[in-house]
Amino acid sequence: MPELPEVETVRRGLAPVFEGGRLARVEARRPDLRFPFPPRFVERLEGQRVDTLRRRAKYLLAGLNSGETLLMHLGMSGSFRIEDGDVATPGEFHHPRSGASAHDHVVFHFETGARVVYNDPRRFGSMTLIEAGELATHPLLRDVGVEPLGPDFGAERLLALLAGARTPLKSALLDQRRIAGLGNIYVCEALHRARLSPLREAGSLSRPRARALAAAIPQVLQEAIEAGGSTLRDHRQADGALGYFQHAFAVYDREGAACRHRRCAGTISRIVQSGRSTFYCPQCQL
DNA sequence: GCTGTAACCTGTCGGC
DNA sequence: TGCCGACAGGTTACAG
Repeated sequence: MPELPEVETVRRGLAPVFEGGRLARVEARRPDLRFPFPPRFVERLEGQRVDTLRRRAKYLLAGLNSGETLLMHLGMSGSFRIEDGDVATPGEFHHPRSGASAHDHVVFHFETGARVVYNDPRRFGSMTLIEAGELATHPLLRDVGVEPLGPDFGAERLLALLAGARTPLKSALLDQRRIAGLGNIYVCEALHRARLSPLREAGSLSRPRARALAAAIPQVLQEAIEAGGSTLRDHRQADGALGYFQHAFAVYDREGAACRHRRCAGTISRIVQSGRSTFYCPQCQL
């Protein structure tokens, strides 16, 4: 499911429950997700207070008062929902396509009575604990690239990140070691907005084209966050609400439809790059 | 090194 | 209606 806007939307929804909340009990209903849970996973969480809930790339990081950090990734189909005590909040939803609770793998019970349930049918998500002081060097985080919504991102940084890369621009932008948080949808959307072909060699960008792309990426992400992310199949906000950015897609999943750029008579095409669908307008994305 | 592919797992959808 | 293959928002191990 989730790219940066969806993860950020989830973070904002969970923060009021997590931040300042104390974990009274944690249920891990299976031994693993994508990876096995770390040793004594539940015991290390129970009794802890969550001080902060942050996002880095597509990861959620819950800072615990023990100094450890709970690292969570939603994979392709992961989602959280908040339940309030014995009575579901109005926003609670039964996942429409996940087969009810069969895929509720982790449940966080807070002292307030609130519960946060992690559901993940495909189990590509992951959770682990990182010890104090090891965040920067942890294998899952140490190679993660620049935050596209952060102050360090811009045209010059983008040019440096892509310099010499022979791979297609689409593939380079999906590489989390370069830019952190972009996924298939928002790479397609940002390339269309910047009028750049996904097939173009990544290292071939001129400075003006890099400026256009460096502007388009945060624009698209910010607009998606404001829309609550994109709901295709799985993504819900933590309160159960849908995201709405899918209605604003210019290219993603619009094969055969008319290009939305002014004065472009092109038709959106779908091709496959690195085994994944790319949507673009061959007429105006050069 | 860099790059592309296959694999992980489950559910959905379209075609026959 | 039922079966089968293709496909899905991500990441990583591996081969070339």
